[in-house]
Order: sequence, then C-alpha cells, then structure tokens
Amino acid sequence: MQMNKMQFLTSGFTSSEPSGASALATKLALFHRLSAEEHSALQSLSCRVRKVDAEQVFVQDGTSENHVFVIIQGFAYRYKLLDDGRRQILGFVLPGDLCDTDAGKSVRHDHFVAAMQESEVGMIAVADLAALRAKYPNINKACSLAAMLERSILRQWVMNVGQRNAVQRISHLLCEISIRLKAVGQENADGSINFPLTQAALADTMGLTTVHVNRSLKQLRKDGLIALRSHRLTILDYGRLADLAGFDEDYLQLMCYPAVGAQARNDSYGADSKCQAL
Amino acid sequence: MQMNKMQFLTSGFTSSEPSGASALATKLALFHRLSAEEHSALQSLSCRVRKVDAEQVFVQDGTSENHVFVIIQGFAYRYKLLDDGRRQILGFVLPGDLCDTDAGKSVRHDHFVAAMQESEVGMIAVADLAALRAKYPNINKACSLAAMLERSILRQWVMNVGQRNAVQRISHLLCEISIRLKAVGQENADGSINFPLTQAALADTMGLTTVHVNRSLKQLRKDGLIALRSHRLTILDYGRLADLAGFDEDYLQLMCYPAVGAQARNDSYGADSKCQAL
DNA sequence: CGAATTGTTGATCTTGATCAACCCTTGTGG
DNA sequence: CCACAAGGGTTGATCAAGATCAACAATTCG
Repeated sequence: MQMNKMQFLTSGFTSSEPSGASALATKLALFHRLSAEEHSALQSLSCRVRKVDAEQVFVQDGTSENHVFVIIQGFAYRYKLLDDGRRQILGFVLPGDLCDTDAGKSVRHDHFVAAMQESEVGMIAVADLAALRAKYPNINKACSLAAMLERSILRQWVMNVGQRNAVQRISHLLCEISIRLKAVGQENADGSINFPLTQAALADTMGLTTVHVNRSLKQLRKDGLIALRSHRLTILDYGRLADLAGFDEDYLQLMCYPAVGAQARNDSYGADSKCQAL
Repeated sequence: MQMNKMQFLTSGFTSSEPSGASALATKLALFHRLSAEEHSALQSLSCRVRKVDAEQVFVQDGTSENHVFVIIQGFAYRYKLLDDGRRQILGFVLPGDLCDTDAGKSVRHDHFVAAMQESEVGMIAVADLAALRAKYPNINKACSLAAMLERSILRQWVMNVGQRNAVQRISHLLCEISIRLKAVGQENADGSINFPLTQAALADTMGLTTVHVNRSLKQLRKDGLIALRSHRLTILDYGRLADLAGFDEDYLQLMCYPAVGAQARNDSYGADSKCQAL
C-alpha cells in the first residue's frame, strides 16, 4: 500500500469544552483508584477540543509536541512509513485513549498519528499533565498503567504478525478492537461496532496485501464468524473466532485495578466496581 | 521452534551487593537528569543480586511478582508461547535494563522472561521503587521514558516483522542489538559484541524458520556485512547493513535528555554530557 | 450522473516453510 | 585421550501461503 496524499492540520479549534478532560478522567479511573480530589483535578485540566477530518494527521513523525492528545470520539491510528511508501499501522487509538501519555517532557515522535474517520481530540499541555502526575500518585500510576497496556498490546501485535497466518491475524485484530470498543461503551444496539478500516488499512496493519485480506475476510464470512460491510462489524460467533485467532483477552485486563480489601467503593470515583476489560 | 524443556528458578541468591542499584542508577541517569539526592537514593535502593543460568526463566507468565528485575550483566529475553509450542521472542533485556519498570503495583505478567546466557539480575521490591518514583519526580520521569523506549522498540519490531523480508529483518535486529550493547559499554576490544542468540532464537524473534535464518545469515556473510561465529558478532560494514535494513537509530535516542539551557553540568549526575543512544 | 475509492476475482510468481539429511562443535564420561 | 551424544549449524528438494499483476464490479460521494 502506498501513501499518496495525506492531508495535514488545518488548525481548526472549537472552543474549550469539558469533554476531553472528562474522557481522560474516566479512562484513567479504570486503571487505578482515584481520590475525589484527583478526579476533580483531572476534570479541571484545561483541554482544548479539536475536530479532525478522516485521514488527517495530527501527530507528525520527527516533530515534538507540547500537547498530549486524548481521543474523545472517533478512531485514530498510529503508523510508520517506509522509504518506498509502504505503511505499517502500529496501533489504534480509541475513545478515551491517550497519545504519548508518559511524556513528562516533549519527546520527538517516531511515528505518525492520524484519524481513521472524523474524530474529536482533546489537547492537554504536556506540562499540565506532568504537574498532575507529579502531584497525584494515583494519576501517575494510572498513566503508567495505560502506557503498560499499550506495550502489552504491541507485544500481542508482534506475536500476531510473527506467528499467525492471515486469517488468524485478522481474527485476532477483530477481537481486540471489538473488546476495546465495547469496554468504552462504543457498541451499537444491534451488537455491531463501528469499524472504519478499509481493507487496505487492514492489510497495512497485518503485514498483508489487500488482495489477501479480501480473501481472508471472505473466508471468515463464509464460515459464519463475522459480518462486515460499510464499516460495521458484527462478530457472529465470538467463541469460535477467538479460538481460531488464539485470542485471549487477558492481556487487555490491565485496566482492572484490584479490589482494595473491604474498603467501601464510594470513597473514590472508580467507574464501575466491576473489573472491566479496557 | 518448539519449546521442550525449560528450567525454572532454583532460587539461588548471592548476598546483597551494590551493583544492581548502581546499574539502575546509571541507566536511569541516561533518560533524565537526576539530582545528587535522587542519585544517591537510587544507589541505596535495596537490591538482591541473583545469578541465573542460561535458559532459566525468571519471570513467569500469569504470575505476579513483587519485584522488578534489573539486568546487571548478561542477556535476557521476553517471549510468549503459542498453544502448539511455537515461541515468539518479544524483546531483549540488556545490562542496565529493567523488567516492568512501570508497575507501580504488582501486575500479572503476560509473557515470560528468561536468560539467554548465564546472567546476573538484581531484584528490587516493587514497593521500594514505587516509593522512590512517588518521591522523586526525575526518577519517575526517567522510568516513564525507559518504558517509552521499550514501546518505541516494539513498534520497530512490528514494522520489522510486518514489512521487511528475512535478510532485512535480521539486519535490523543486528543493528539494534549492536547499538544498544555498545551504548552501555558492552563492546569487545576488537569491535565485536556478545551475541548469544542461536539461529533458532533468531528465527523465533523474526517470525522465520531456522533454515531460512541460516540462509539469510549466509547471504549477509557472503556480502561482507557481518562476521558471526560462536556467539560473537562483528558488523563489518555498518553503513551498508543499516541501509539494507532501513535502520535508523533515532528511535533509540530517547535516552538522550535535552540540554537544559546554560545550566552547569556538574549540578547533577547525568552520565556523559553528550547525547547518547541507549 | 460520473469520478474516485473501495472491494472482488483470476492467473501466475516468489518468498519463505517444510521435510530430511548430514556435518561440525562442544562437552562428558570411560 | 578417545568415543559418543547432543545441540546447533548447513544444505538440498519440494511445497504452500501469500505476493504480484491485471481486470473489473460495487459503493460512495460530490
């Protein structure tokens, strides 16, 4: 897959809204118990909201950024380019996810991040987040754990591309995305999910060609495992699909902070009391 | 590659020595400027040193650990297993590197870590390191950056396995290991490095078969790019090798903290003042 | 409606897998 | 010191998953 044209930032900000900081707070609360004070500190983080178009790049390779991005809604992806134009997709950034959390300082990006569909991202000053992390240990730990989850997912991807065949790779990815989206409530009433990847994007994710992705999807449909059309994915038989893919959702469970003894639940803002996958 | 037999911990501790904490301090200092106080706090971290045999597993999948490990000397690797016994190597842990830095709490491991050759590892209580991170912002940042480097390397690996052919993948890995080892002073007088991977391990790293690894190495030797025998690697033509692999060492430069204005250098313990790759 | 993007299919080719020997080195015990 | 075993490395022959090339169909969108 060649990357031909790619739009760049046209700098269109909408005015300051609370939703960015709020999405962040909700997400971090899944990783580690936060005190009421910490929660409200997060809520009051100044966060500019920006709309980005589909295929718009908002983190540039080689640049360094004074902001951390939170995806408020939509679907973004990280990628690298090879000299000859081939693209490797390195991860997906879903609602509530952060780009480059753990930068306590500005760091040179080694990859791009672009929106897969029209999305809303929140921008938080690196210094602001760093200050919060320095002051509030639980926020700091939650950020570290979020970064750890990202590594955990990356390891699965290496496993995926290194050891599995085309059908398994694709199945594995579908399972991952499905679980991650559902965990943040992004599920449609009919059980389907928003799946904005073209077959070309899938190919660049899995290290395959579009032709082969097409044939593999055909196979998955024929076997009654999935329904996928016009960017809507329904997993028809999760059990068989996960089995085929060798998918074990445990690696996504980092967000589940352990029960803290008999301590009452309402002393903190920790989303549901139930242990929840990402 | 099948994993047949694999030795497990026989719990042999040698008595407490300073070298573990010291290796850690030196490494972290490369990521972020540390104050004298922070540096000595690291030095006085209690750290038990343990010898591990070649092929001995010291971090178990599915378990959680109260310790963070520092490799003092030797060579370790992370890996996952598939049901059918296939192994995917997910990263190498070199002298000074940490396993699972960012666990502010005990976390369930999603992979194994084993020694590739006889090694020495230091064990630091998770709680101790967490306390230091909470107290000293620069230590905290350095740990976050170390974790970030690990992600950065993982992204390169996905790129590698997803987009490059056998010869390129192997070349890329050789470049990575070479730079990382040399950056921590692990270079022999003749310019060679310790390279304890068997061809089978290389295969499990790159998602190839041993046969194909063997043929690719033959190619690299024939082209005068490397010399490799009895676990000693010499890169004969780094320029051509890196070029062939599409290797750009920038992604390893996270350790290089930026110059902090005109501030004098000797107010902190920051290894060399020169920007140094990992 | 027409252009562009995305998806689908067939034919053929290539990289790397698989299977099967065999060699070389290293280490061990008699 | 030699014999032998075992692990690792090397080579050849054959096979298959996935790549490449080339059309063309179906959607989407202005």
